[in-house]
Amino acid sequence: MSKARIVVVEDEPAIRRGVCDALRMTGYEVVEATDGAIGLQEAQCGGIDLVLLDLMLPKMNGFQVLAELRRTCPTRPVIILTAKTSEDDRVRGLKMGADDYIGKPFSARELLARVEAVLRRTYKPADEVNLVHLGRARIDLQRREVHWSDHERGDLSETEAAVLKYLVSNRERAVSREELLGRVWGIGTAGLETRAVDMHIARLRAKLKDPNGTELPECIVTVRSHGYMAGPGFSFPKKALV
Amino acid sequence: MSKARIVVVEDEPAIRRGVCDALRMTGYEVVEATDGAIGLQEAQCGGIDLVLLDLMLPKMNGFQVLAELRRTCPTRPVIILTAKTSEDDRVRGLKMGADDYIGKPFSARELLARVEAVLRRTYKPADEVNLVHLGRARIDLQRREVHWSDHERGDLSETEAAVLKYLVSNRERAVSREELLGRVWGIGTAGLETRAVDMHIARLRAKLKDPNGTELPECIVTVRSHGYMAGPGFSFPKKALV
DNA sequence: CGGCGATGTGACAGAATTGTGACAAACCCC
DNA sequence: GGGGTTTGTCACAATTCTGTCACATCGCCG
Repeated sequence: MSKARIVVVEDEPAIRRGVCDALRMTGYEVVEATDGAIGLQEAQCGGIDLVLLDLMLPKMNGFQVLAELRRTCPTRPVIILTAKTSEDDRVRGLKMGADDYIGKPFSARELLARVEAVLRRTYKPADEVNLVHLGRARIDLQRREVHWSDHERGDLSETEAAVLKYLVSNRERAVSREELLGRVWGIGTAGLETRAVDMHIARLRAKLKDPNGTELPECIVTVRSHGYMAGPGFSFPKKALV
Repeated sequence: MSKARIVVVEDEPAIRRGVCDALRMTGYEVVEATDGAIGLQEAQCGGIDLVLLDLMLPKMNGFQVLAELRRTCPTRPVIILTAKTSEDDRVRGLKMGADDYIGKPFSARELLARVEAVLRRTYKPADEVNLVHLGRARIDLQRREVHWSDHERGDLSETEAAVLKYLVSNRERAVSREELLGRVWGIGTAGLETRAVDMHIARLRAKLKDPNGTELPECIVTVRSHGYMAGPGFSFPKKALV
């Protein structure tokens, strides 16, 4: 869950393939987009950590994409990646809010180094949590088990555990449904309509209800018109060194 | 926290002069250093927001400076600025933790654009108006919560939070209803008549009233026949260390 | 094949949010 | 104080969002 998620917007198949392969081999999760309009949609999704943007694209050019992205996601990191190497273009891209500007041809090494440099500033991996307490419940997210006592225990499904883990790893921060869909389901979701997230939250809440009826501290809080948040009810046992 | 403070480490007088002048003219505060050892000292000082670093320097070369700086100030922003333009050097510099790498010769415009891009990420992030204090209230605009004490808390709706955020971001400046409608609602309003803004202000004022009855410092002031203004009652907490 | 658990969907009721019209209160300038 | 404006607030209706139910689907396993 600690891998950064990168959108690559590039219409030239050979280059896109090369860039994406290099990124994947390095351990990033990559989403590919082949024109400006799709690229913009993907780049706006929740849970995206970096956008690599070509300038000459079908449908919308890179500057248009960047402008629109800046309007909706003002701080999303962007690296422009292009054959347009005139100084005017470079300055224009940077002024519009790009974080770096790499001219083609570029080497994979330099690309990766620059990607890493930008992510170093902007990407904060949530520390991965595997054990959580909630009231008297002991939750093992690795084994997907909830222990209430020696006798009472329950199981979480794979997706339920993944959702809970993501929420808890980002505790005290409101997480949007889109971000969850991106990070847990692994799908870029531009305007997709689904109740899947709500459904899993409901199932989680049911499974996290104390079987002896005691009221629990608030656990999964709804943030209306946005998403959900792991509440302050969760606590963390001393973290074992891994 | 107004002007960013930049250290320029460069032994060649003509270039140093040019770079420093350009930066000063743009409004930055500049500290000049003529060799690696001095540069390192200056760069380690408190209150430095960015270091521009040449690689070929007397006393200590740029890589040595960078390595030592990373040891003592791991996150201080650095842009390498050099005639060594081999890819090996670029990758090496970036891997060592530089934020950007500009090869000579470079133009003042591009230099400034890149300086700005790096500072945008590292220097007083502009969108950090997410935590506000008002009397004993702690307002989290991202989570849309108002905390009065451990037990007393309230929620803000999406629009309420957006309105408050806009007002607070423009504290001490009167904001017209039209401006709010434009920025928060996203609608252009030629002579549109609506009480929506007033209504939300009223609801905000209600939610920002101390539950134990204490009078609060004035928070949202009415500016007659114009709009509203976030008063001096709001304050911004020290940003937590990351 | 048939059962089983997990998962996603459509539907719908209930809840929260939001904008409006109406009207009283406050304000401003003479 | 009076007349014209502007603002605060109430009740309510319209709209949007969430919680949840029943059900179809899918993969898995015997």
